[in-house]
Amino acid sequence: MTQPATTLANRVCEAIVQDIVTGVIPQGAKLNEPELARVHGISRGPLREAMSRLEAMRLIKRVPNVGARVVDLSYDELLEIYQIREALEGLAARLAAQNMSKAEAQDLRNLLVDHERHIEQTHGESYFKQEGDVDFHYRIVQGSNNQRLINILGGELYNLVRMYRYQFSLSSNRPQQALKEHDQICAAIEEGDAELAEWLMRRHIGNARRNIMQRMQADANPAGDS
Amino acid sequence: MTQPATTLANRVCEAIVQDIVTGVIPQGAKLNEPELARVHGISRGPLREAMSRLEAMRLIKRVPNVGARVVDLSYDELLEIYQIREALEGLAARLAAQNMSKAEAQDLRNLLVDHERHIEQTHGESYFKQEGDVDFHYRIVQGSNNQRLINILGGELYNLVRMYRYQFSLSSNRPQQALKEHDQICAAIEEGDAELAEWLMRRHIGNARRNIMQRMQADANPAGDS
DNA sequence: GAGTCATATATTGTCTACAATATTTAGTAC
DNA sequence: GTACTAAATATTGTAGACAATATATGACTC
Repeated sequence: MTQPATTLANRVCEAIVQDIVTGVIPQGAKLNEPELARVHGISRGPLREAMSRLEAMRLIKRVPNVGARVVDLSYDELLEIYQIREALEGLAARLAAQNMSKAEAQDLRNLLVDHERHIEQTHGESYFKQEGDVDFHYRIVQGSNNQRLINILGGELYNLVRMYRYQFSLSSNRPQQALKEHDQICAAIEEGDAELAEWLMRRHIGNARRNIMQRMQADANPAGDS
Repeated sequence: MTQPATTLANRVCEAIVQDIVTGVIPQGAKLNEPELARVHGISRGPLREAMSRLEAMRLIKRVPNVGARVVDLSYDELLEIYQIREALEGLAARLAAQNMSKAEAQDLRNLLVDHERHIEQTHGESYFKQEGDVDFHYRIVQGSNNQRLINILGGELYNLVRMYRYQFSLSSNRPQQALKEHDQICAAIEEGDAELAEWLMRRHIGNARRNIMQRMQADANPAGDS
């Protein structure tokens, strides 16, 4: 139980990340330094350092002498994120197919079996609403063995994806289809077919992107029955 | 001449970035906070904030309660960077082909004409040793119109690429070939052929990667004439 | 002489106070 | 009543001092 082993800035940073992702601090909200510091029981120094990290994660935007605001999630930004995910996770899948150990591949497979069971039990309601999907993608990224790739995807993009999911209820409405695509990707990795893994992953994220974009546009223009 | 409009941390951050990239502060060097602050004539507060940004750019690594060191450039890390560049700049080229205005495309073409002239005049010695190559790639990234992509590539990856070039003298040894590839990419963008632009860019960076890796391995194992 | 422990030093982490800038509010002119 | 100006307020940026941790030094044991 050597709990600290870290710095105040670190701890508070994680706490604020969670608050932003889950919407406790809403989009566009201004971050007041003295107040935030008081809430978390620290001084402004470490708090500002935590905010620097939030800025690096692109969860807040800072303007000199004016202050910091939580980013506004928009249709365009989500599109940007998915474009990047398509490219980077395609790479991750390729590298994972080349580099993953037998044990890691087996873990990935086990995860999918769990997913399947959950989807059956809950009729597709549960897992993809939560973190199951992110888990699958995160493991592949880990398996890429490319530390910089891991940092980019894990450090900033996935937090934003989680944020969209929480706040826009963007869970998958096609869990069976997504699971099937996951299964294909996993198979390609198991066989060490790097090119196929990349291609499947790109298509998978492309599908998710199109699906989400379609739903967001539908939300923006509520079904007219003209 | 309203020069400030920014913060001390910003300015000092840029200065330190330059020092790290150009090797004034060498790889693996420890960054002593009081000393650095004194050198730049600021206090430790803003300095630490600048260091947070350096950390976000992955130019330094921090360990709590121990300190910060400049990253060590390695063969493996360079490979990681080029893998990511291949994926992301492929995306950038695709988007640029879709989004670049006529004027932007013309600017890109002019840049290439300049490059060509420089290569002819200097017999391929000059431009690629400096920033000409980065310029070309940077403009395409800008033309992608994807702000997050611009941030990732411009904010951290390009600084590291510059750092490798400065410190490992990794200028291109195939300027004519590289220029030809640039020309092809530019043509694809001009014609709005997104798929081709992506494919060409990926091949271009893949070529550069293989070329550089080969030379680095040759350096590591100096030509044996067994 | 090598290794280990304790002390001393240096460095990072944190807090409080102050200065500079931006925002808000009140007042005045039209 | 609206638009502009100026004071008042609040917030961010910066500096310096203190606390906690890690590193270096030196004495002591085996």
